[in-house]
Amino acid sequence: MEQKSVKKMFLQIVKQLRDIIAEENIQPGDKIPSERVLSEKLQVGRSSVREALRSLELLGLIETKHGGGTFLGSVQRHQLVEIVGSFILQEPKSTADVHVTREMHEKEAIQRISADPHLRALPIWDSFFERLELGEDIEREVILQECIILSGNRLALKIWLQLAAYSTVPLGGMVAPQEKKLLQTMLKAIQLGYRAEAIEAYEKWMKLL
Amino acid sequence: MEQKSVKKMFLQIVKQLRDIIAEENIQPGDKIPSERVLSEKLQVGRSSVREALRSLELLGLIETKHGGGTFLGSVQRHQLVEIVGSFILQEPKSTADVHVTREMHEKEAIQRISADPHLRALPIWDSFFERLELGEDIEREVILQECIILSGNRLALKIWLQLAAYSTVPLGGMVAPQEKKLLQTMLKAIQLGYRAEAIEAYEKWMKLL
DNA sequence: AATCATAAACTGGTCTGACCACTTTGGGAG
DNA sequence: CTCCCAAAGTGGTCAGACCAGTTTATGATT
Repeated sequence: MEQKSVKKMFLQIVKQLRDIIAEENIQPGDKIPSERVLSEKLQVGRSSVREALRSLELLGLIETKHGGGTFLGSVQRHQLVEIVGSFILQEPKSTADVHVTREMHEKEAIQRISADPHLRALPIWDSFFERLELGEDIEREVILQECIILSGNRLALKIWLQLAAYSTVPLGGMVAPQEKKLLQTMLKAIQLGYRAEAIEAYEKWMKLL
Repeated sequence: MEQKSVKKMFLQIVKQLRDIIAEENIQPGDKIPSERVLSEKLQVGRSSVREALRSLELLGLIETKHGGGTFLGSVQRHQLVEIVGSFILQEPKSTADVHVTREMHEKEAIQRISADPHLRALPIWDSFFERLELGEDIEREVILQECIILSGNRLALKIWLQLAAYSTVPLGGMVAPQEKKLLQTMLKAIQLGYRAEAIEAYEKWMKLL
């Protein structure tokens, strides 16, 4: 093995794997080469490949199906992060940081949307509004995620997804009746471009959780 | 092996490892049982133990020293952001996103500092002000980083450091003469707690870069 | 020809045993 | 008591072997 000298083999593999994904234009959800193929291609033992893959799996960057193959993770929920969280979030301070940082992203997104005539006019806001009116179940996370997505910053989306996964706030839960009014206020404010009002409603909403 | 295929073995090991750490009261920096010992104690193969350990290492939750042992990492410096970042930031298109997201963190920090009487009153602001007055060289990055640090969000700091590293804006450069006035305005506004004014000056400053 | 059941091939999951390289430790020489 | 070195301990990597699922190819039946 000539990978020896410098540093951590499995990190090298992670890096090379990233290159392969780029070269072969593998999209989220697609199958990536099998462990044995990777082992052959990268000229390392299969166990080393597996160590790298397991790391990525813990991060939710890939998914494995026994007997089926390994797939590039679709950018969606990884409950595995909870494990990590239980390690990291020992200190209450970290929890607070996650919380604050997540809200920062959300506020920024709301402001951006409110300031953009095109985004404000999207039918999705009416859709949310009506579904709340009808008493339909809506996950908090869905609304917030939509805001982040529409704000158009893909990097922020990725970061936010991570933060949301770590969040102790019940983002995954359904919108409760007492939140409805605030949320509707927020949605209307967004539609009308009232930035300050939208943020105010958002902040009140978050206080409820 | 009685570890059913119900759930990922390596996750079970991560969990059990956490228990061991708790039971034996292993503190950050302490050595954890060797791979062979864990393999024996948990009744699983050494390779499985390694897969679990590598996952935790990628996250920076543990550190390994070849020939020396494996140690519980200090809880604050997990690398989640870095790793995810390295996967995300390979797309060149996202440079604009990096820019926007970085500025979001900076604005948030400035607002927080301006709103906090203790932070506002810190002598560092006067120090920066005077050094500008005297025409001393100051790196833009130093000032911004100080803001992020003082805002007290360690997670945000981790994220920001990554963003700054990937930023195309010449953050590493020295403050130019024409930036001086704006920066001084910003510093004064921070000291006086004029949030809006501080942000305004910041935004004008960024436009220059 | 189309359908479906079955076998073969493939893929991930795990264990064992073997080396290597490096670090720590313990004991003996001085 | 100190210093040095061999032995033990530990992580790093690999090869091979099975097992357990999934997918694909095959071939017989209808």
